[in-house]
Amino acid sequence: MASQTTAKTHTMRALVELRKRIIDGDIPGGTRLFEVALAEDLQISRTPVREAMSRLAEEGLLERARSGGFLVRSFAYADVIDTIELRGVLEGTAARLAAERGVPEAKLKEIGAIVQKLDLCIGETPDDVDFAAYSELNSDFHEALAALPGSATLERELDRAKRLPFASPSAFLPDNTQLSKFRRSLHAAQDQHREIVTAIHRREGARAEALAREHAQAARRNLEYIFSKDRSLLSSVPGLALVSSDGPDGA
Amino acid sequence: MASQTTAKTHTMRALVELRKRIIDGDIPGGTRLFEVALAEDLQISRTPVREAMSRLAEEGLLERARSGGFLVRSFAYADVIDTIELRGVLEGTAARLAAERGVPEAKLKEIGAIVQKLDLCIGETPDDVDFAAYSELNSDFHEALAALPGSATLERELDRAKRLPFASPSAFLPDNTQLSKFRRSLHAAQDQHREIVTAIHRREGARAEALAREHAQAARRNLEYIFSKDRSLLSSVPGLALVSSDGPDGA
DNA sequence: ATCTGCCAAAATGTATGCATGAGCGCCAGC
DNA sequence: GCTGGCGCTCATGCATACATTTTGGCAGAT
Repeated sequence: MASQTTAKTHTMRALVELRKRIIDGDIPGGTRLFEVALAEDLQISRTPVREAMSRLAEEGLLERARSGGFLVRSFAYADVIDTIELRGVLEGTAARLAAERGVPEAKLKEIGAIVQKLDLCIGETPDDVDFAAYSELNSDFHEALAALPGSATLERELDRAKRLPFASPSAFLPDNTQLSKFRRSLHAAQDQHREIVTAIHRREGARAEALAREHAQAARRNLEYIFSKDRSLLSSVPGLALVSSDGPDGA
Repeated sequence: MASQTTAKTHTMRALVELRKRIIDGDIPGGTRLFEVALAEDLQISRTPVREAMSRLAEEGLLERARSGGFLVRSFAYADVIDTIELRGVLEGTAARLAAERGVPEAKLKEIGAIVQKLDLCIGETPDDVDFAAYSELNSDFHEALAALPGSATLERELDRAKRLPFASPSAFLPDNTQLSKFRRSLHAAQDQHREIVTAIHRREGARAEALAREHAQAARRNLEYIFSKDRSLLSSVPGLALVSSDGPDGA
């Protein structure tokens, strides 16, 4: 959960630095990364740069060009939607498997505790919303959910999806967003969180899956709503290169 | 579909060779790969070896060790089951999205043609089964299905799952298997293939998803049946290192 | 007997020089 | 003016020497 202490090796420094630049959107999607340029920039040799790029390709932030070299992966609006869809499906599967296979009571308590802490972040009044803390805990919830069935395969897939530059909901909100407007959504999300945990506890696999999926669909609808009101927001999402595609309403 | 013409660069040679060794099971899961040893073995320097290992990690065949270096990923029986489960879920999603979003008639014709060709591989009499051709076409079917909704995100995930060493059904069959015994299963699978295509054509998303999932579940049950009769088969699956886990009936 | 700490051997991390090949622009010919 | 080939340039592919870290064993103490 906590970030790793600043890595020692050049490779790690380069990895962290490059990842940051990509996620922050400093390097737009589609950009080709040149070993020499980056090496000079980071004051290291080409070797660790190459190594770092290779790892970023594993994470899915870069892709290998046909003729060698790496490109910053660019994501279209459709990719964002599809990724949310995919996460919903995968988390639904996690919920279903957890319900079907059963999980230790202790684990359910743990995840229940997270839900309770989430409640504290979205208090009674609109000004009472601690969005940063909510986001953090929300990640914890979804991570815990992914881990419930004890399937390394599933966890791996969900982990991958979570690393994409636009994975965090906050990536879509401009800095001046009136967060209080989302209070209603957050309360609704909390209701869903609770229902999912309850369904798993009752061993209702199909219901747990449907709920987890619906939870993701709600997030997708929220997103589509935001962009339907202001399409220009699309271009301001860090790390989201809308080079090759159109907005919400298709071609 | 066809294999790429033998790669020219040392990296590519190493990549292909290593991949082969892992998938064939020449290098058991959990084995640590040493750059120097492999470099000597392949008569090249450490650099391309490292590059090849990095790419294999992207493919999911290797994993990075904590202290650097790579390990051959080892898969337990549970991983196989979970992967089939995952593929079912993902293919179900592909089928659902295809039905929901609609696909060009031409694409459906294409996939229908594959199903027809599959019929030819499992003729009327038990001796009439061309298992190799069936496997190849079956892969084509599933690949085409994955591509139907036009979601690069989904295709990418399914592609990944397909590359695992045990992905091919034939990996589980010893060389002397009486293939004719599977004729009935193959016919049943064909019925499912047809139903899936029909459901997509009729735009019945939920049904298409359920069918595709059931198709995978059937494969899983077949597998469990095979191993329930002869647990020793587990250890003979190439690339499947059953080091850390137990058989079908759990811990 | 086991634990601890040190030391040596080996493996990975890094830098750098050279080789190779893809991409691009220039020039000549049509 | 357009097209096709030629060659230059620059980025990556590869090899190798050196630095650093990890690991496993051995010795001594508890």
